[in-house]
Amino acid sequence: MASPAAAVPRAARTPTTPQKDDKRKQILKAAVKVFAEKGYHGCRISDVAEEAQVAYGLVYHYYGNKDGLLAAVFDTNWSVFAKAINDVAEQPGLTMFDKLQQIVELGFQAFEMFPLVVKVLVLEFGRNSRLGEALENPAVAGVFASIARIFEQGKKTGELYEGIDPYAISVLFMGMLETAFVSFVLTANSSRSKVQSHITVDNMKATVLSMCQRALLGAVSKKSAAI
Amino acid sequence: MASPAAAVPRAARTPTTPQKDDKRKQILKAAVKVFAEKGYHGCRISDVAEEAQVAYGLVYHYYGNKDGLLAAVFDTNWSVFAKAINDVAEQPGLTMFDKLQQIVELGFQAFEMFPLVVKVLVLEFGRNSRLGEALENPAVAGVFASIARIFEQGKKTGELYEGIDPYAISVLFMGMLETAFVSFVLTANSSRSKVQSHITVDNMKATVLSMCQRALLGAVSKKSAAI
DNA sequence: CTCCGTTGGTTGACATGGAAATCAAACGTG
DNA sequence: CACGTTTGATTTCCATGTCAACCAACGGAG
Repeated sequence: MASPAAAVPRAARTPTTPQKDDKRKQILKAAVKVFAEKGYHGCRISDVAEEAQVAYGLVYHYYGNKDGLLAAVFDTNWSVFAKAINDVAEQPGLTMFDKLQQIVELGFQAFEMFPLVVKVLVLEFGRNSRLGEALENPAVAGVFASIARIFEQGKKTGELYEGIDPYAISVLFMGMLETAFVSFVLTANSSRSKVQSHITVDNMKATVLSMCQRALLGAVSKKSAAI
Repeated sequence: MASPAAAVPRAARTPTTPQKDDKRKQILKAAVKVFAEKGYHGCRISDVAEEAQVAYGLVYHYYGNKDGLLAAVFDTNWSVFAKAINDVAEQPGLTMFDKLQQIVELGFQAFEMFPLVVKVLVLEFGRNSRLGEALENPAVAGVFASIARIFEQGKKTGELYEGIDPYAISVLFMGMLETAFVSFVLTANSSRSKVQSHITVDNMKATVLSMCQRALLGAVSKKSAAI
């Protein structure tokens, strides 16, 4: 418990070896990388084991089977976003637009810091028609609920245009974000690279925010809209 | 050559058997259904053959391999959308919003008429990181180019807000549409059913259009914006 | 007019390869 | 020594893709 770091055999640590001797986490991390690079269906468990520098069987020991591994990858990483988004949604004293802005910021930050994680979440999970059924997954549904609550707030305060459905718009909002990431993820791995002609990440972010501002905001002053 | 239809043995035709003796098309049609129901990776060629009421080997005879089948499904169906969208983009005398509206209409019509086709195109193709690489596919790129051209028109005529990038917004626009379909497709097969709480197809369509109108339109009159 | 060989579409049992999952043994730590 | 961790060769399974035979129409020869 209280053992100092020295308890771990130093000789075993090469610069390329992760410091953690927690192989469970190593596998999870390797899975993200391998799934991102070759796709869930395109990779073998042995690829993950190799990447994690771990025996084949250990993957099964910890995660049961391939689906279990993907599920673990998802749960572990998504829960972070879910919590962050939920926190934003609940935060008092902010307007609808403030919150949306923070969420967009959150998403793009995550994408720049952990592009592989975002790639796996978006590509391997967002569309895998079976396995969790996406929207049926409580963790996913929770995020949608949070977003929807933000738009409902906007509707109450008049910040959201009349005639826009809070639920429908929450789906579209998430879709915009998701597609933005997919467009980068599918064309290059570098987060600063270009899509199509000349779209940069910053450019995309600005456009998303502009959309939110122009598309949604009624003529209500920020003060009265804050909750 | 000039032989009448009577040449075909009538007895072989049962009411449940498709009239076409063109098994090639039968296979394509069956593939759409099977891919939509079980997913590309989740189904076997034998499933397709069975659905098409055709021998296993015939699928290979016509389409070479499983990937070839998916590619054929995509090409066949996507080309229809591609052409329609391109036509809208080129049509003279319409404002940017007119064109966007037509495209939205087009998409929702397609979804209501051929939900399975849309499901396959969106789910199995949109995210399959290998296989055509989506955005790299010329047929897909062509549609994006058409959409981008519409937004560029808007930029020229001032119909599109200043500071919104035509290319970035074209990605987001497509993403909104795609997500709208995905949200229906993942939750139910009936196009009239509800998602989340109470979102209907009509509701979603209205919201998308509203977004376009509010988010994009500058203060330019329609007349001057038409091209 | 009938018969048979040819051709193209069609069949489905089978061989193949490859990946998932198992499991019994080795390890090492307390 | 005992128990949790780790190993990786072995087993199991099954979907893909192959292939040799089948059939139905046609046309030319007898």
